[in-house]
Amino acid sequence: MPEIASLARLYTRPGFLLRRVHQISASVFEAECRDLALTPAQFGVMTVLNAHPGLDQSSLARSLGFDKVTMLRVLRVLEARELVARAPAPGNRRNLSITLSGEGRTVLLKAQDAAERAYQRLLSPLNPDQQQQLITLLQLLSVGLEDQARAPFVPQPTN
Amino acid sequence: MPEIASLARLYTRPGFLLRRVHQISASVFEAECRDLALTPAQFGVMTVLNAHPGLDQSSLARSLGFDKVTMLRVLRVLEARELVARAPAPGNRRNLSITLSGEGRTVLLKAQDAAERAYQRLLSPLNPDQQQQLITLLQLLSVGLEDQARAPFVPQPTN
DNA sequence: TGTCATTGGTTTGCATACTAACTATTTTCG
DNA sequence: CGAAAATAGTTAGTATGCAAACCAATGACA
Repeated sequence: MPEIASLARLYTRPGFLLRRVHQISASVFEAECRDLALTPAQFGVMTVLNAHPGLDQSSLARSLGFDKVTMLRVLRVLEARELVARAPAPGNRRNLSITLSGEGRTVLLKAQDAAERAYQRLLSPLNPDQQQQLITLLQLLSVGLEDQARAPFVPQPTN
Repeated sequence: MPEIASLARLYTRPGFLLRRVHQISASVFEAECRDLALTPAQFGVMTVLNAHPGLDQSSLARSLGFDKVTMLRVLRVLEARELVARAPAPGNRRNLSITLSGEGRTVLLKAQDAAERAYQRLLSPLNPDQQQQLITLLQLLSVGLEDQARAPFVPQPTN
């Protein structure tokens, strides 16, 4: 009779732990951002747009490792809230040029403090060495497994 | 003029990295499971059910840190595929008793190998020390931040 | 014992993360 | 140049992860 592994195996699998910690991370971020009502995805999009105004949807998606359908939907929500604008790109009839609105910049500015607090709270169970270790390990994984991802991640220049 | 942090900050935030690595983790798992067409969530549910047949939906949700609506939906998909059965619990008219079907057990058995391969592939960019570090750090976070989570995680006994 | 709070399951609705398929545009290259 | 391949954006559909609200059943306890 072949065996089925115990629950202990499941609970220590990296995939299981990653799901759980990511889930908590989103929860902490949204709690810190509750006044602004921003999700981590929306914050990411606005941060990239601040650094690279006028980027098109597909480049924006790649700059965050989102797929293009998700990107479209995040943008439509932000557009409905008038935090970003989508306009035809000059000189290319198939691209849309996305920009932060004035209010978008204001909201992003406030969201930064919230993101910083979320970041501190998320790492609070770890000592400074461990915090650095975690970042390093996650970076090793995201870089090393880039070709296994379904949505490509192509970082934009960080100035 | 207040400053807005550069993109580099975003790219090194743990929340950003966790999202990306979790995304890749799910991708790797589903790729290894493509014949069985199982998601990580479905695999988790079936693994708990194998260890604790007859569990009710809410306990099942807590045993994985899912919220109850997500649990309901995962179960309905598994039920439609006849991998699990939902029946009124004896002696309690408000609980449903969930069990793995024979086919469910067969599929779970095969899925274990796939999960093991996914696990290996996911950690392949790390050396053995780093692999252990990652697991340890993620466990510290999930335990230390348990009270920040929206969906409670109450592990079932692991036999 | 009877009331009240809690819990289990459900529906609806929103946000992320995908696949597949489609149109329109742009690029590539023979 | 012109046909074929690649790309940008979209729609529709599936799955996870939530909140809010609801009903029925159960538990607590005054």
